[in-house]
Amino acid sequence: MLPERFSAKNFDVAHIRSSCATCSLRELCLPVGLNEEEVETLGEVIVNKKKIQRGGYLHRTGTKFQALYAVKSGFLKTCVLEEDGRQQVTGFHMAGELLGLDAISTDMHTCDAVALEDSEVCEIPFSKLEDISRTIPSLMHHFHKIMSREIVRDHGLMLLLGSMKAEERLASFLLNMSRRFAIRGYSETDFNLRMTREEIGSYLGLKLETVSRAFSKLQEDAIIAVNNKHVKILNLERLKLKMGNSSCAT
Amino acid sequence: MLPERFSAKNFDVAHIRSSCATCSLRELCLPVGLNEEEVETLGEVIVNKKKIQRGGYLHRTGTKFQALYAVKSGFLKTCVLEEDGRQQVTGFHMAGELLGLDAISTDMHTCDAVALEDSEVCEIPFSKLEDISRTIPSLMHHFHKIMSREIVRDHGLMLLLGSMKAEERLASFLLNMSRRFAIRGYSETDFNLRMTREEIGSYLGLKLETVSRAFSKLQEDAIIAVNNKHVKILNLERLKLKMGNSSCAT
DNA sequence: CCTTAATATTGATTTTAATCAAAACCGGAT
DNA sequence: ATCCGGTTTTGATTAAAATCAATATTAAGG
Repeated sequence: MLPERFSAKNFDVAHIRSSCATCSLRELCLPVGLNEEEVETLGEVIVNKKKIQRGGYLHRTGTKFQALYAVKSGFLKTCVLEEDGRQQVTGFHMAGELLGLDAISTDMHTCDAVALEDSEVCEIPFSKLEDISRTIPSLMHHFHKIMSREIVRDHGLMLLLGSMKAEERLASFLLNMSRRFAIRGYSETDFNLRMTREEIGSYLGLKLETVSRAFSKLQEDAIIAVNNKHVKILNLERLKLKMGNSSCAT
Repeated sequence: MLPERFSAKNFDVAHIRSSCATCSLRELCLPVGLNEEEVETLGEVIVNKKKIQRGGYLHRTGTKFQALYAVKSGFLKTCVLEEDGRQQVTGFHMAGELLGLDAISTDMHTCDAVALEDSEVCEIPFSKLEDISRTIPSLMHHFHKIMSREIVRDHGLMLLLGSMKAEERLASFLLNMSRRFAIRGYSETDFNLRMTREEIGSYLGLKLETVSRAFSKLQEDAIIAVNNKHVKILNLERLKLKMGNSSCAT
């Protein structure tokens, strides 16, 4: 039987192409064997606070892996630059989420991380991680394991994305955003997106006009209410159905 | 600047959705610190030989990770079953390549491995891997690292695939097959594919008719000569151009 | 060898999304 | 408030691939 991991219902499109977008520092460290106290230490003592202005870079592709980052406030995107200069968005990252694990296997960042609005992050320097590794030898190993798991998950998801239509992709995206806002304590059905239609399109493999049309279509069907960047989900169930349909069709 | 890893020229589409398809046992073990002799030991002594008939399963989704497999002869595909029962091909695996690393992060196989023709594999039981891990503690860690690297690579590739047209996808696929045949000592320009058009389509995110048409088109353009499963590449350079065009277009 | 089922090709049509183009809208700066 | 650049929406057209359908080819088994 199909394992849970590969059921479309259990996937969020936003995981696609993102690296550990939804993995909090706590989620990351507790399974390693760090206790609450140690996680606190990581979060409160070791960490350097950093501010990044809208449009500023947290890290650049190809630069050395020097730290993990926990987003404290704001909103960031990760993206890769293709050879022709176009950029492809690989993920969105909101407060409470972790960034930087993309570099864990190569020691080099594989994407740019750009602030979509003024943001604050906590930097956990690699040197500190190494210190912890000495006390908790399995830490880096565990990071690799987490990374593989996350990325295998993404991988499976992209398979599904491949067979989805524009509207279904957008539905998946919105549901993922919804879930992540909910986790962070915001409304599940009423939120502001910080990225442009173009960025959503890049992320989902669609053109901005197609994204816009998909928004309009979902609004027409009274599943959501859109006003520019503000989205209100009117019918969560039907939105989930939208997403599920694709892999059942054909 | 764009790192090598994200340049389309350095990618093979066949890496997409596959797990360590092109990573040989030797390639895998040498960087861990295993010397030639130890690799031989792995390959020659520890290993159980196994035969799988055409259509037979090497491993099933959701089953426990018990061994790595090195393909000795034959041809296999890996695939996941979607909830509606359709299967999605995630990779092809030829003699000399390694299988089973998909399970490394979860201890469960995340896909089925099916023989496309009668095949022989060498099984490296997990228990033996653990034995080696005791002598070489970094082994499993290293496997994780390899796995992350491979899969991050795939990940980047799928980004590219997303913006490719049918013909370009097929070109990438053929080039990858070509390269892998070459590595294993077969002709780079003249080979038999073992999979059906439908399987290629599933792998590339296209319908079988579209794959067939793309084959015909490449033949029309005198870039390849196709006869059913047999492919002869007439103009490698132009085939490479076909592939490169996509990410430069727009 | 012939039969049959699976596979592959090709054509016609429809669906989907990209592209081109114009207008409407919004947010920040003055 | 007004202007302006960037963003969003919507429409018309084109291009690509899916779908439907028919035929041709191949491989496997009797």
